[in-house]
Amino acid sequence: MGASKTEYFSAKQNEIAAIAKAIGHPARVAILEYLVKVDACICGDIVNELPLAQPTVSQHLRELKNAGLIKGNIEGNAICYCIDEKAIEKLKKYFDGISNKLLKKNSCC
Amino acid sequence: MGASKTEYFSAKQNEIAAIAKAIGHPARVAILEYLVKVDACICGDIVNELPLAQPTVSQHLRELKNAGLIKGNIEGNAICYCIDEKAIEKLKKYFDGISNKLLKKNSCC
DNA sequence: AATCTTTATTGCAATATTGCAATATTAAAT
DNA sequence: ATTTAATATTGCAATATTGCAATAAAGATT
Repeated sequence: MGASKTEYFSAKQNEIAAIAKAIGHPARVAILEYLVKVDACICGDIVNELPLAQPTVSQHLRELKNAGLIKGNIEGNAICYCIDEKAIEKLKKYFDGISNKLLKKNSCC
Repeated sequence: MGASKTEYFSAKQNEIAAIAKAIGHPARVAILEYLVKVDACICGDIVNELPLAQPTVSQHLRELKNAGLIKGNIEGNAICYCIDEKAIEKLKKYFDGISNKLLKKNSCC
């Protein structure tokens, strides 16, 4: 025991959880913010931006990619990563939905 | 080593990461959705809604509470949990901000 | 071809998370 | 005061995550 019982929950619940989980680490938040900040999506220097070793950054990038938050293009021997807006839109819509539903209620706590 | 190097990142980055992390488990997504669904924020029956044991649900509730996503009132011997809209608003604003910044750029990947 | 640059992978240690049975706590009901 | 009901805490096992050194892979440069 001890593993997440993901199979007991809906696909949508698991999808939102997976995206949120990927954002749930400050290094990955920092990576996303860096990708938003730079105009071009030149990427190798993410390592220089962060106080983490290259393999660690590479792993965080993989997790963001698995969650659909970023996408990458191979350009020569470098890789150009950038944010995949679709995942951001999914989250936006999800929280907008929650927010709208909450407005229709009288908060009781 | 292996612990998160949270001290290397900004307070805001850590805050967003902490909220996202709390949402990053399907059981906690399911709890949030249940709290949105029920009109009143009667809470004991969250345990009946989920395929998890009572201590497990209690722990998930504590994590949601620590992240500021829910708040709870003691009502007799029961506890009334409900969503804290402030945390939802924070996330909404954060992703709106990212989304707006992305619109001003030509996506290159 | 040999080297450099960039990124990914592997293997490992440290730590964190998940889930639950057992137990504790707290307040209501009898 | 005892019992019941609701929730929290503790302690533990199973699993996952985090971070990095070492190494690999793959294209560019010389």
